[in-house]
Parts: sequence; C-alpha cells; structure tokens
Amino acid sequence: MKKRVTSQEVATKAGVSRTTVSFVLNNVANSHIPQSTRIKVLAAAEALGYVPNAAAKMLVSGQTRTIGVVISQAQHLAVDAFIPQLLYSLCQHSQKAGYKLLLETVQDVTAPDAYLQLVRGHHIDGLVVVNPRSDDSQLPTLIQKNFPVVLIGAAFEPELHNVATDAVLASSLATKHLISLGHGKIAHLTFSPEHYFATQKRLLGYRLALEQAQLPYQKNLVAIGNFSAESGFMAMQKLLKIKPTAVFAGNDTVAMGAMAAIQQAGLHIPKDIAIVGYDDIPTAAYLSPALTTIRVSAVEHAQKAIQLLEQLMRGESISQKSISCQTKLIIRASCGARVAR
Amino acid sequence: MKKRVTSQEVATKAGVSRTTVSFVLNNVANSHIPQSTRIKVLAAAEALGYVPNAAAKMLVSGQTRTIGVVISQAQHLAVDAFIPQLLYSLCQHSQKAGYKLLLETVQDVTAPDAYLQLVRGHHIDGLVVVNPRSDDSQLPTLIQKNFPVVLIGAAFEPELHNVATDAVLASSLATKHLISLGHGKIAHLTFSPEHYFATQKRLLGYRLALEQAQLPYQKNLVAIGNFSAESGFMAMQKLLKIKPTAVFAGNDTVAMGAMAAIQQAGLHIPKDIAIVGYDDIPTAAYLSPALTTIRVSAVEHAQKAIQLLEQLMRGESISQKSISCQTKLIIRASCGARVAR
DNA sequence: TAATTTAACTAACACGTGTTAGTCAGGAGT
DNA sequence: ACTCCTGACTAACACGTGTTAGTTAAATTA
Repeated sequence: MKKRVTSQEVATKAGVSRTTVSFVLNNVANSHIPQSTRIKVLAAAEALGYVPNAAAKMLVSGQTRTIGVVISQAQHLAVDAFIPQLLYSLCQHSQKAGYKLLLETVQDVTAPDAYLQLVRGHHIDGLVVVNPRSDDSQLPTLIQKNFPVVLIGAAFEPELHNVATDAVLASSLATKHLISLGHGKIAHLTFSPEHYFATQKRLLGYRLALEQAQLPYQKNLVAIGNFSAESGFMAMQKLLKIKPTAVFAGNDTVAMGAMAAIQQAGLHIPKDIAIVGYDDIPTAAYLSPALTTIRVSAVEHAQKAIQLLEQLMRGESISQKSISCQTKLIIRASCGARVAR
Repeated sequence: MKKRVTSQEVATKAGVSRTTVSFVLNNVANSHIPQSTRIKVLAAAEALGYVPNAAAKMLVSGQTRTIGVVISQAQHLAVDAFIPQLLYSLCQHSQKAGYKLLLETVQDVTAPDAYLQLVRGHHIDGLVVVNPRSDDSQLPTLIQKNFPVVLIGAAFEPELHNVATDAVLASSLATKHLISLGHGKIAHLTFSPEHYFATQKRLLGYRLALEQAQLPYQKNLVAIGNFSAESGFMAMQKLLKIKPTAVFAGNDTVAMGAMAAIQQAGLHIPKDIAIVGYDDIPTAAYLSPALTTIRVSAVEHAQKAIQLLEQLMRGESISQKSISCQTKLIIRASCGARVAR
C-alpha cells in the first residue's frame, strides 16, 4: 500500500537524531559530521528509499521549487506549432535549474485570474507568461507585489520583465525582402486579433517597410487571422479578391492555411503570389513549396526567460528589464527568391 | 513585500478561533455554525484576501491535487503536432476536475526514473504517461505499489490502465483504403522507432491488411521515422528508390516530410504516389494536397484518461483496464480517392 | 590545573493547515 | 432536582521538514 518513509525512520535506522539526518542529506556547512556517521546516514536513507516529503519542505522553506507557465488563450497550444517548441524548451531549462513546471491555461471565457490563485496559494515561486494579452490587468498587480514574473513575447508595460524578439525589425525585414523581389501589392495576414501586442508589432513592422519604400498602406490589404491554419485559410480567401502579389503572414501556421487557399484558387506559389511566414516551425521547410520565414529560436527564448526568472526569484534586481533574441530571415522557395530548397 | 495571510489572522479579525474559520471555509458538515458567525468569517477572509497555503494543506491532507504528465522522449512535444493537442485537452479536463498539471519531460539520455521522484516525494496524486516506451521498467513498479497511473497510447502490460485507440484496426483500415484504390506496392513509414508500442501496432495493422488482400509483405517497403517531418523526409527518400505507388505514414507529421520528398523528386501526389497519414492534426487539411488521414480525437483521449485517473485516485477499483477511443478515416485529396478538398 | 574552545550531536520550535476530542452554557426530559 | 442532550465553539495534536539554541565530552590553551 502506501509506505511513506520519513526522516525519523532514517534516523532510527542509522542510530542518530533526525537533525543529524537533515544535516547530512542537505550538506549543511559547519555541522561537524564525521565521515563515519555521514556514511551510516546515507546508507540508511538509501536502504529505506527515503525521499523527503515535498509538502513539508515547501511549508518550512516557503519555497516550492516550481515555476508556473501560463498560456493565455489556451487553444494556441493545440494549434500553433511555436508554443509547443517553447514549452519543451522551458521544460528543459527549468528542469536543469532544479524547478518543476506547473502548466496553467487561461481561456477567454474563464476569469483570467486563475493563475493568481497559484500565486496567492504559494503554489509557485515564479511565473512565465507566454504571449500575454495587452488587456490583462492582473499582471501589473503581481509585479507591483514584487512577485517574479517574466513575459515571453512583447511586454505592454515598461516595468514588466520580458524576453522577446524585435518583432518590428523582423517583420520589416520580411516585408522588405518581398519588396526587394519587386512586389508592390503586399498583403499582411496577422496571426491573431489586434489586441495581442505581438500582432501589433508585426503589423507595425510591415507598415514601416512599406513606408520606407514609399508604398501606400492600404487597410484592406490587412486580414486578421486567429492562430489556426483554418483562420489563415479563410482570411486568405478574402485577400485573394484584392489580388495581392505577395503576402507576409504573421506566423507559419496561418501561412499554411493561406498557402492552401492560394493553391486551391488555382494560383501558383511563388509565381502568382509569393509568401513569407514567421517563426520557422519545424515543418516549415517541408511544405510545398518550402516556406520562406523568419527564424525565431524557441530555445533561446526559453533559456533566457528561465535565466531571468531565476535572477528575480533570487531577489536580484535587474538592470535591463527587456531581453532581446535574435531573428534571421530564412529564404526558401515560397518567396520566389530562388527555387531550390 | 511578502504579505502572507494566515487563517489565524482571519480568525482574529472575525473574533473566533482558527478552528471555526476552517469549518466555515471548508463547509464541514455537522459543525453547528450559525449563519451570523459564518458571515463574519467569510467577510474577514474576503477582506484580508485569504488563500490557504497550499503546502500546509498538502502536508496535512496527504493530497496535492496535482497530476503529473510525463512525456517520454520530450522532443515529441516540439515536433509532433498531436502531443500539444493532447496536452491542451489534458489541461482543460484536469482543471475542470480541480487538479493542477505538473509537466515532466523525459529524455532518452536522462535517467528515466525522473518522474519517480515526483511520486516518492508526494508531489503528485496521479500520473499520466503519454506514449510510453515498452522498455520502461519503472512503470510496472509504480502500478505494483498501487500508485494511480494511466497510459495514453497502447499499454504494453495487461495490468496497466490505459486509454488508446485500436491502432491495429485503424492502420489496417488506412492500408485497406489504399488497396481498394488499386495499389499493390504500398510502403509503410513508421512515426517512431520500433521499440515504441504504438509503432508496433500500426505496423501490425499494415501487415494484416496486406495479408488479407493476399499481398506480400516486403520488409524493404517499411521505413523507420523518428517523430519529425525531417525524419519522414529522409526515410521517404530511401523508399523512393523502391518506387512504391502508395505510402501509409504512421503519423501526419512524418507524412508531411514524406510529401515533401515525393514532390521534390518531381512526382505528383496522388497521381504518382498516394499517401495516407494518421492523427488528423489541425494542419492536415491545409497541406497540398490535403492529407487523407485517420482522425484520432485528442480531446476524447484526454477526457477519458483524466476520468479514469480520477477513479483510480479515489481508490475505486476498475473493472475495465483498457479504454478504447474511436477513429475515423478522413478522405481528402492525397490518396486520390477524390480530388476535392 | 583551570579555563576555554571545539567536535559531535540533539531537543525543541516553527511553518499553516485539518481534525479530534473536549468545554461550556442552556434547554428538554423525567 | 437531576440527568441528558445539543448547539456553539475551541484547545491541542498531527503532518514532516529545516533550523536555532543548547548539551555534552574531549581537546586545546593559559
């Protein structure tokens, strides 16, 4: 049945006090334990298969060694291929730093303060929020209470610590690439509704590139996606009526939907319409044609976010609240710059 | 700074004992609390923003209200689109049942008993293992100790509780569909190495269908994938040398890679080579051509797994250890049965 | 030799909660 | 008048750990 081994049992078996057991197992400095007893204790613990009770440890230490991960608007997880990559890397790096990962998803309909309960109940020591919404009013409250929070994706308030790419720059780069290939009627397909900050930034980069090339910004050349390939497909069908010669898509998943819409309309990529995506998800290179896209490193985001969060949890004050990750334009066949994979 | 509110403070503020506070907040039956004091306590708790300390609650109750999710060979998460769908649904349903989700990934190189620490340290009340490996020796040990474990994907030992589809049947169905379209030289591309039980089952279904149609089983028509589109691409390149007229892929992600390899070789899908996938990931309908595939409901898997796990955690004994989920053949353009999406 | 330090160890408290066993006043029953 | 019950409430223990403040005996120092 349930056989829980306590440190008391280890102590009894080793013929010492519980305190000594604790000193040995936690390698407490200045505790003057001779090698002989140390070995006795370790042997007893091993023999009994002792593992300290997590709850008791949390209670006494006030720390949970657990990081909460909030994915706002949870359905992304199932639909957008970038989030899983991020989650995987977060898992890796937090594990390496000795932290567990508590996954929390937030629906639109649900009260958005679900993760607040985790904090108040002392379930977690720190929080990572993926793709935060600019209308999330709870986050500033947390920061104000000095709780360690790191955002992945653009921060909408200057006091928030965050890890992100320069999305404006990257989007402008992608758009300029299309301009340099001679396109003048370039559409933009967002990957999410406009109240997401990341979407606002990509849209801005697109506009900036047009502006610098002295091309007019036409509002009807912008279509709104909603994370899924399906939303990309439908949005592209609307765009096709205006006959753009190129599309810059807000992420690779909606780009896939857009490509399907273009091809179903009997048009050729990139001959009739060129397309550039964003994220470089693992399957991007294996589409037909292979997708030109902005490479964003999920690994780098995760690693830097965990590192930043660790500093915050240790109570260190951070000078630079905003950390930037590199991006790179990966040229494949879908933009028409070259045909080879 | 850190302002943690205890039940003692609530008691003091309400002018009652801590015990009374506990009775009110936990709605303990037969505790004879009049409405007047009940209101006082609730008001005080509300005013102070009291949230019970999770660690203390765990310690005294012995329960954590947390479910562990183990993803063996973690990189799947980043690469195979079915796992995120599953994870999302697991999140949904466990949340609904009042449980938190602790995410644990297991590498091949890492000691596979990482999740064992979670169990022994009483971090979690139950465990869900996604796509277990048949060579995982720790799982039977856990079951033996009566710890609640549910596998998603085929169970490799009869005593293990599991939720899965009849993969043999579904794979046979997919293969038979290709046979019915007149194909005689049908290749199979696995989605993972053969020591995964799910892969063994899909391979078996493929062989059974060939057998029933009196087609020979040729070992060189089977190529081994490794979860990613990239692995599918490379495996397909090998298969192309043998010139099959159809391919049954072990999942949609490797199918994507295979499609890229076929098209890059200048061949047409489905005219030259037909292809059928497995899983029906959200983007399957938006490939070029749209992918014919076996639809597996991640939602159904997750829902049934959580339900089963709940029963186990409540200590109920289960009569039926193996729970089956439905599958369905979704016919799209890639098999050539019809051209329309 | 007496005083002080030090190595080796432990008793006891704190963490915040759920729960059992019990106290106390007042009303009902005989 | 005495017992018995019951509504309203609480003191005190248990959960398993980390840690502080001691307690011995031996070793070092004055």
